Amino acid sequence: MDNKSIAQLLAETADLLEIGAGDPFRIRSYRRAAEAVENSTEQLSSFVNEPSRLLEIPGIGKGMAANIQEIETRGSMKLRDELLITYRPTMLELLKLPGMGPKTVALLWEALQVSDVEQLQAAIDTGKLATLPRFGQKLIEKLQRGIAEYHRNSGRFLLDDAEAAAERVTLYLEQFKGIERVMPAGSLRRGRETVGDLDLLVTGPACAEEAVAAAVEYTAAYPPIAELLAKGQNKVSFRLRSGLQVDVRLLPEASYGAALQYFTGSKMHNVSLRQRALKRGYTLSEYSLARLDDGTVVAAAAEEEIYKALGMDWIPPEIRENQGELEAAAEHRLPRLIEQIDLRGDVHMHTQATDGRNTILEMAEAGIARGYQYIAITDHSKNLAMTNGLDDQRALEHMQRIREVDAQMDGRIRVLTGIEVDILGDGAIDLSNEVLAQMDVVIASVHSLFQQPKEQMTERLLKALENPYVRILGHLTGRLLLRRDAYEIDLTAVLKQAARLGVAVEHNADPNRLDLCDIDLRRAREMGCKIVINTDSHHISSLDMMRYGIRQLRRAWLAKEDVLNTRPVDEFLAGLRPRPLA
DNA sequence: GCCGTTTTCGGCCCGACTGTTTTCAGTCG
Repeated sequence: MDNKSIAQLLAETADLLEIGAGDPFRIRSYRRAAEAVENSTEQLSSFVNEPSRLLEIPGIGKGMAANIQEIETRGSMKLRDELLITYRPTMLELLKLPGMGPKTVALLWEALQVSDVEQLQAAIDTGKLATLPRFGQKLIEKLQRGIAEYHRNSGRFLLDDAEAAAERVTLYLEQFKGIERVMPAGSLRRGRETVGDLDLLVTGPACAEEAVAAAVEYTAAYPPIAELLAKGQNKVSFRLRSGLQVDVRLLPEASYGAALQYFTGSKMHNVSLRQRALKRGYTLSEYSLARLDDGTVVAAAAEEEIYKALGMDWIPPEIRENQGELEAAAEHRLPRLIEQIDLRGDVHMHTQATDGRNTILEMAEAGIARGYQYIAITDHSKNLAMTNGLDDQRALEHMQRIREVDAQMDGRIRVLTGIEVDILGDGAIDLSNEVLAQMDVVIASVHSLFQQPKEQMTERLLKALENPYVRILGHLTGRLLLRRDAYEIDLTAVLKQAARLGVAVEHNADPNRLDLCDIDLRRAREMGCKIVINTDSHHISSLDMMRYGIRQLRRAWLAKEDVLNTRPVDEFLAGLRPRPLA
């Protein structure tokens, strides 16, 4: 079992213990262990029979090592099984609703025998929920919004999970002689944050018509298959244990490009493209681009040929959403989308001083390993007490240590000083201007803002941006955009203010964001906002999440020149909002 | 349940804020 699955089972156990009002410290141990497992760079399954190596991981003791071994051998553990007899697995889903914590889940179960989202909806509809203590109109409205959101997202899988699954299937398929290319199509290729099911297109000599039967049999024998859904002449559909459906299509090389184009979508992009083909006297299908009059195939083996035959440049999959890309491709004015290699720095990360796992030095070395010319250390400020956030005094001391590490680096990488400050209830920043004035990178974040009355969110954001030392509005595309409707944030006003004041807006590289923000990022650029992309890493391994973020920027049509941290360090700093003169 | 010792058990990130309150429980980060 992979680390992520093990971590998930441990985290679930923690959730169940919490619903059962278990020892809070024991619960925390399970959460810590889950985090440690997920952050581990090594596959635990490879040395699960060497308890001493498991024990080396901080947060894993004797008991947890035994739990992990049990999970590895039989897919679950005793405590979890026992808890699942007492509580329903669907309660874990209930926990995902905003405003819903373990205490409330327990109360719903005791008072109303409500254990899943549908029953909760029923309890709201019949008015039973309102009879419970603490359930006023506002809380119920909040839950109602959460349920709607839940239904929108259920059934889809996160990009990184889908990508990992695709990589494993690909490795398996490529072992078959005569399979030469395996390419994910569909929303995964387009880089969407969530993926409904996985389309894998396979080609090579083994996929030729006369040979394909053996390759189909091999595909259907993929060991992790939980349920074989269909096995046809050149298509195999199955479901993995996670519930993810995978469709594998084995195609002759001659029509591979047409199939790739067709199955990549999006639907609207394809509809428009086919209309365009018709106007020019062609017909486009999943097999080929052919002339309408005599059926002669014009292009089929490669995507590039198809677009070219229609008078267009090849269109990157991330922007195939029928939002102007066809016109731009026909007029040869598609932007050259940003690539990971364009990035020179990551300017939002945490260390052991607050809630990060690594030291300043380790983060710097990790930055060098990823080819960066600069990073910024931006630990939390005091308002985020649970992270051991820095107050003025500690922030200054930390800044001094960052400078020392920077000097130590001897020019191999620049380590910028920084801080991630919180926006308080009145729009003020929780550290003094004297301290902020000394930092290279000041990111204002919205962590606490969501706990405040939604009527004042916009106003408070605007006020926070007025602080002359705030240089980046943090988590714009993380928390802010995704929750803007529920909190009635006037995004246009916020972006306008950021553009006017020269505050850069931050995109967080994170595969675990449901829903899309590409349109809003495009708007941010069009409104003249400077854009930075960061990982907000708390561990060196999460620096690699950048690749997801890059794909999200590509979906927003962003080119290298649209993103501030593609520039050399001096230009980057000069591109940030200028500090007021002392 | 983990850890670090004061080697056998006590400590383990906590503060802001909401919605319901009439003094606070629960959630969030």
